[in-house]
Amino acid sequence: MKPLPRSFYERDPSAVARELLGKVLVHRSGEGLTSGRIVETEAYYGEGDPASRASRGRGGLSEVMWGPGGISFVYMVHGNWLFNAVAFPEGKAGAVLVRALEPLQGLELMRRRRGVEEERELTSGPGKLTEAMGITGLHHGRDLTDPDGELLILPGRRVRRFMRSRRIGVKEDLPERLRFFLPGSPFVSKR
DNA sequence: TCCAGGATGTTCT
DNA sequence: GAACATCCTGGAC
Repeated sequence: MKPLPRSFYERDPSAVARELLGKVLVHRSGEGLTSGRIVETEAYYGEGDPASRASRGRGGLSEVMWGPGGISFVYMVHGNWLFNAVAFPEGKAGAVLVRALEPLQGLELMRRRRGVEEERELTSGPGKLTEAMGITGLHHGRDLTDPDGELLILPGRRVRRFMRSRRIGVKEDLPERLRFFLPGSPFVSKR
């Protein structure tokens, strides 16, 4: 299977966030392979989005938000790594935060990394899924469209129905509903 | 089951 | 030294 092409990512973050639902995030490491189906995402924009790291200007880790689409953007919040895929073409800032997965492969490795047994607790949150998948700051700036890469996103099943809401944990949000999730999934982080 | 509060580690000022 | 797109625990119901 081939990873999603760069053209998939180089569009409006809201469209990318919606269409990432159902896609499969894969991490190959020395410890083994883990993968999961994306069931919850959030779109982030550039300078005009108060919740976006890009709103504080260019430079530092968030510089990749202005680069080409399909690149990983990984940063730390409250002791948790958060995984994003860069959206929009080069020159325009945008990204999609992956907030929850349905575990598919490597469940035992995920349990070991997370230190919990219950399946629902493995990847039902943005900080949980990075720990389960073994994603850290080392994986910042990777090309998610590289078929030989360590970290990539594959086309999954087609998603028929999805829901949207305001973003979670955001102090100053935009009026648009920029969170997307699969209503039937027990793995979404919040109702 | 829900909610409030404290712990958490990296980045940027 | 503050900010923070979160997680976990314990106590109330």
